Amino acid sequence: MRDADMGVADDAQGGDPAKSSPRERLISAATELLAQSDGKPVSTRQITDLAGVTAPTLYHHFRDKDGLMEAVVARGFEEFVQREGMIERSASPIKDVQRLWDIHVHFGLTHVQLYTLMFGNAGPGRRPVLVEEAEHLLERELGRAAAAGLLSVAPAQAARAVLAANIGVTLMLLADEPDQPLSADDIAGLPLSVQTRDAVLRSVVSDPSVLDDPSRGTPSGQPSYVAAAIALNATLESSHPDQLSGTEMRLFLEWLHRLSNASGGGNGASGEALPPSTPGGR
Amino acid sequence: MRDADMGVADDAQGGDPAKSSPRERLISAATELLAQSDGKPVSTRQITDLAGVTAPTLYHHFRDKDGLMEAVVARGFEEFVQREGMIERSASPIKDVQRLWDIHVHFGLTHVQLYTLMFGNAGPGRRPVLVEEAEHLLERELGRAAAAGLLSVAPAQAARAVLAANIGVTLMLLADEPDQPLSADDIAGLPLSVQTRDAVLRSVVSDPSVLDDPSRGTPSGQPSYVAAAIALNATLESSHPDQLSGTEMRLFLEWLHRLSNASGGGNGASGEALPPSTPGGR
DNA sequence: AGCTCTTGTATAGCGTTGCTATATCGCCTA
DNA sequence: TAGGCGATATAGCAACGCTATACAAGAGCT
Repeated sequence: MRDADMGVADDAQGGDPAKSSPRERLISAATELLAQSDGKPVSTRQITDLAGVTAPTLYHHFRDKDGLMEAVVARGFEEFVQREGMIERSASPIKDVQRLWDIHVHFGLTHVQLYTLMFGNAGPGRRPVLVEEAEHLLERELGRAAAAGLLSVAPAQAARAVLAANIGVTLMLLADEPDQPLSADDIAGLPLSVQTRDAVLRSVVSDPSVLDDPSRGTPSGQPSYVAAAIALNATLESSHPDQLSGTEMRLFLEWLHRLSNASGGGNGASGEALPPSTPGGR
Repeated sequence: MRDADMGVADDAQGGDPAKSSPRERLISAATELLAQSDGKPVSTRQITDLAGVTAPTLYHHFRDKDGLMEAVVARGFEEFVQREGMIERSASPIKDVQRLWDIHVHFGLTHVQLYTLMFGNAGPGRRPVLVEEAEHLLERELGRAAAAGLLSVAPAQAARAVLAANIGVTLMLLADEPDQPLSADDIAGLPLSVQTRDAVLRSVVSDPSVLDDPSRGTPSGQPSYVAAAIALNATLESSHPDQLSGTEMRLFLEWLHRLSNASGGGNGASGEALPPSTPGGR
């Protein structure tokens, strides 16, 4: 066991670094260890050793290990939301909800262990703390939206729907994406996140045009090869598409695949590979 | 209810009742124990005791405890889907997707421990087996929908969005609802599930009127030819392309090039932008 | 037959886990 | 000074996932 760093409490909270309470040291120790040990579980002994306390101290302040983890998640999410600048609200509550969604995804992807741990222990009556927190924030913003007459359903109902989809998308991205570090701006570019976010949001908003992406205009601004695809499509459809040879199929498939992926998602992400050149014909 | 009491009991699984393989007994024992012990974890010793084998046998057939759990979940979900009558498809692929959604939610609510356990162990590279299974089923049905020209995005993309929301809703219901038994029909009545399901579905469908919500207009305003292109794409995907011949590819390219020039105007863009290797596909 | 290789199961036990029964320390109140 | 009380330490339990090793039975080969 290492006795090197007894003064563990290098807490960036800005309070009392040297002699913070054991409770605080336990939370920050768990946070730190959880962030370092990439994915794998962290034992209570590691936590208590790093915090400079012994085992019973943990169980005096928290009911059990899960209780400590809940506290860690709650604090982590709060700090995350605050640091991300969610206190200041924009003019549009809907945009704030969108930002809240992105923050949620970002938090999940940057706190994998914590995030999955919460939903792994979710039981019939055990609502994860993160759910409570996020639902509260969403309800607040959606309450503002409802007050402005922007919602078509009750704020609580809308919050549940948005949060459910938000969690699902986060978990999906978390399982899919390799362990690459991505910034907050990258989140707003993930097609799955943006697409699902606006889909659910559109279902609870009274006027869907609020969500329309200003950067990406009407679909009339399709790139030129869309027109070519249409022409080709029509040509092939007039004849028999089943009679294409295998090679033609393969190539056409790949080309169409890109096309449908690029234009179908409705993602207004910047730096897209598709130039918004206006087609002449059609 | 299966063979429970006896240590080495017969298995009604269909093949050899008297001497079913230890592997099978391990899976069914784990399934049963997991269903009985309401939410709390099940130890390997319990499983091996009930299965009538000793510890190393488990690790001979499965990599570790999670491996066994994955097998349990995979089998459970397969059986569930089959029993629910998902083999027969209706006339509308969209309706089948909706039914698949409901089945998913039903499975999650009736297999709490298994469901939460899967997502608790989900890491950066670890895709839960249930995700693979469900995504596969969804992709198949959505592929049919795309072939019928009903989708506005690629089937794979749509499947990911639907599945993400599906998982999120299931987890939310699972944490919220008390441990009451509810039938499959009850699932279709849960507002959160239905609302979110159709919201996401509406975002990937070319014609939202397919879903039973005439009040909302078409926000996406997707041009019809994009749906046609995706439909053609999905149709071609069902067949298997042969080997790639350079001559034919070049011929096909030139053909495509002419067509794009004739109808659209953007000329050379499609020609050189097509490497023969597919980067992301499987 | 004899031999080895593979597959499957059992014996016994290692190291670690979450957690606790009990005791001690220090502080506040009276 | 005594007593209560919250907080921390000492020591250790029972259970956990997992494994090193050995034994048993069949398959294939010489």
